[in-house]
Amino acid sequence: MSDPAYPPTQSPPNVQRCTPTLPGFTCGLDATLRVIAGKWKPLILYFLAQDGPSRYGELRRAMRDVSDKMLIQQLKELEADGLVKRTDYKEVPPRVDYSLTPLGHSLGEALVPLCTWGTEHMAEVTRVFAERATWARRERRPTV
Amino acid sequence: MSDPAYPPTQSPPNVQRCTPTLPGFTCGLDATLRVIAGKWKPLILYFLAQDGPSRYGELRRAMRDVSDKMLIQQLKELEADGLVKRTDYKEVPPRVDYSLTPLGHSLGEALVPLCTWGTEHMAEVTRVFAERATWARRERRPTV
DNA sequence: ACAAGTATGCACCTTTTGGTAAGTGCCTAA
DNA sequence: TTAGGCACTTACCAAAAGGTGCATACTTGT
Repeated sequence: MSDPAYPPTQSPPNVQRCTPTLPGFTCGLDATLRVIAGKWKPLILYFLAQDGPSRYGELRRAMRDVSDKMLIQQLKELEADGLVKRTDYKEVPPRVDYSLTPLGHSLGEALVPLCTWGTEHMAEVTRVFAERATWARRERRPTV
Repeated sequence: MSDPAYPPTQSPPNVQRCTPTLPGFTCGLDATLRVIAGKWKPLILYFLAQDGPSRYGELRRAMRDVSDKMLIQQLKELEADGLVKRTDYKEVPPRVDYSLTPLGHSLGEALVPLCTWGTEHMAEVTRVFAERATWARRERRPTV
């Protein structure tokens, strides 16, 4: 064990910076990520946090490019997870609105910095995506 | 247009709360999400932001359950996107470490609230996942 | 001689995700 | 009568994401 040629990379002391020893989560961030996993969940939470209670159709139109199937599905999961509350007014043309539970609201708040970051670094993000698109075009050739 | 039986759901004024009219992004959050899309990217950014420069193997061990393929792939994408800097020391047993660019570091900072949220609401999150697992077990029957 | 560690690359395959398109039941405006 | 809005639901299918395992080239400890 003396004179290790490979710098030992001692991870044991160096690792597990955030909250260790949890059910199956690496850390708090890991836990959060599993809750908001899903293409539209963060957006839903954020919109509901900003706009207050919202009807299904409102959300639908607010989020460009979401399909009914996806929006419903994600809303249902968020509801099952206790982040979103669904209110069905049982009216005859259906009327339903969605709002955040306290838990969901706190998560929505935690998303604010991400939104801010995206807004502030929009230029870089846009450039990055332009480059990704270029690469993709080149790599699509051989497969087809 | 008078006396609308359907509450008009006026979205035009009610919608687009965060930064509107962008290349193709609904808002800043949308932009951010596309950059960090990928099972491990937020974790990578967060770890690098907390631990400082880190070697590949360190990251690998820090993130439970990540495969080589995935970790490399995500690191490469983060590098291509200008969030992570790869340093290859060209040594004979390979030595490489990864650190954040200023851009990446700012994103790592924005992830802190999410980590905090996860830590603070670990109990709820754990319960939620226990329930999801139960559902899954029940629904797996008919398909097979 | 051999296993193991270093940081990857690649091929193959399964699982997950997400999109499309259609339909439901009830209503109202044209 | 027809069209369209509301809030969904379902079935089917394509694409993307991600896991497994093998290979590399070199070194070191046993």
